[in-house]
Amino acid sequence: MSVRTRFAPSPTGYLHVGGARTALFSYLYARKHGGTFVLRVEDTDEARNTQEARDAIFAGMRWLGLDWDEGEGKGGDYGPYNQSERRANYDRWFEVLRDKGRVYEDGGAWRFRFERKPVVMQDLVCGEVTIDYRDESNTPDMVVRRSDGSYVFHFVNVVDDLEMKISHVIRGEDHLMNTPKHLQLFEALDAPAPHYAHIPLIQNPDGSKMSKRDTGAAVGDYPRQGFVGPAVVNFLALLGWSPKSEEEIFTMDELIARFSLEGVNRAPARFDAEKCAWVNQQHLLKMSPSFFAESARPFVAEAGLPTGEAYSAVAPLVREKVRLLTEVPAAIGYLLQDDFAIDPEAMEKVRANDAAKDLLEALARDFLALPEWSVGATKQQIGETAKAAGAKVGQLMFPLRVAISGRAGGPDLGDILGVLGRQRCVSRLRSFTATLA
RNA sequence: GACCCGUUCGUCUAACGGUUAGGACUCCAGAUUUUCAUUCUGGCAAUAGGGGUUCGAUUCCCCUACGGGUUGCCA
Repeated sequence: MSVRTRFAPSPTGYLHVGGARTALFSYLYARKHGGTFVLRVEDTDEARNTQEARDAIFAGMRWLGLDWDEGEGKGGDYGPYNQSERRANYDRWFEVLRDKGRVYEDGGAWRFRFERKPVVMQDLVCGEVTIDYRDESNTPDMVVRRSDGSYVFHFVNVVDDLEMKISHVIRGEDHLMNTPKHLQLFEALDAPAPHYAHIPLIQNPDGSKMSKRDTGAAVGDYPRQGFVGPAVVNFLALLGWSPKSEEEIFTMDELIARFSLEGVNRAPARFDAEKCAWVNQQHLLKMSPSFFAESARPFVAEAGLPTGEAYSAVAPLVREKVRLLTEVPAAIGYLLQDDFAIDPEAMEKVRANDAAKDLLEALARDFLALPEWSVGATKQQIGETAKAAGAKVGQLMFPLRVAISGRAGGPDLGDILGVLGRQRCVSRLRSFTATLA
């Protein structure tokens, strides 16, 4: 019995983090067991479906690295994979229900007659759950075919899972109470039901339901906020699932190796943007310098900074300084162009240092006299210049940093001097000392 | 209202019925770093409440409270 899981979004809005996590768990489970991950589009609600939403869902999944094996753009043996194209399949199974007398007409619609009994389900996350269908007032026979001839979600969902030979349905907990309905349909259709696993929902930081418009809800917002796909996948996996160890940073392959439904929690988890940013930082730290530069390039370009050769050399210097890629332009601006602002607070500290002006002027002269310009040579010169003036190195370091970068923090000072080159360093020193009274 | 699921530091979580209840994010304090970041050390901080069962309960059972979900000819 091969494992086949599916993600079945309806294209009525962007990809939601809750949906993305459901897709992720389904994906991980399929990959873990050498199975197949199916993407089926539940586009039966013609009034609300949009092409933009379809595209956003596909784009979001690709960005997260959730590649599907069957469905949009991939084909497969159990298509079509859009519900809007499966009308004939539904008609066929509806006839089965009608032949068996399991449906009856009601006001032009057709209702499915539930068996009046306790329905027991063995949920892979929630355990055994029993819903009593003997109480008809709580569980009225459900409409499976509307008076306009279209079929409702419960019916098409079951028919599709049946025909597509889905072995494990991993979905949000909001579907838990739907499951007995689906089990009854499978039974009426004389088909074995898949295994079900209902995963808890994601909530806002305050515990309320996370829905559209809430911060962090749209997967499409993450790339432009400076997150990278593998980090968001990592963070989402940790929301409601635990590897039962103290490791936290994982690649997709590592998640696949460790994932199990037993590790999924029963309680809903709240979304924590701070931790998500931290996970992102950890992933940036694991990138190669060149891949980091590549990843940050669009943000730098958008900020109007040059992204040529100089950029490629400079970007790796700030890899350890940022949590989000959006922070990169501000972190390297002064390395790429001479026009940069000076942080008022840093300037204040320099002004408080009476020796700064003289030290910097001396350093500019000594820099010009250096036989060669290298990181080692500049560092050594800084020490010598300070010593000659009877000052400590620290008294010179900070003003120098502010003079050439305009800020209090940044990459190693020697590295900065190295990439800027002698001319730029000296001219920045001179224009800076000129502004000191 | 009814039905279902759930409840460990502020947040994400770990703990065969026996642990000083562990880790991570955040925050604070140190160390390192000329600075920031990184790294390291330390600190603050939790088993919702009440009953059982047990020699012993975060863990098993019941009640209450709280939270979430479902109660459509939406998906």
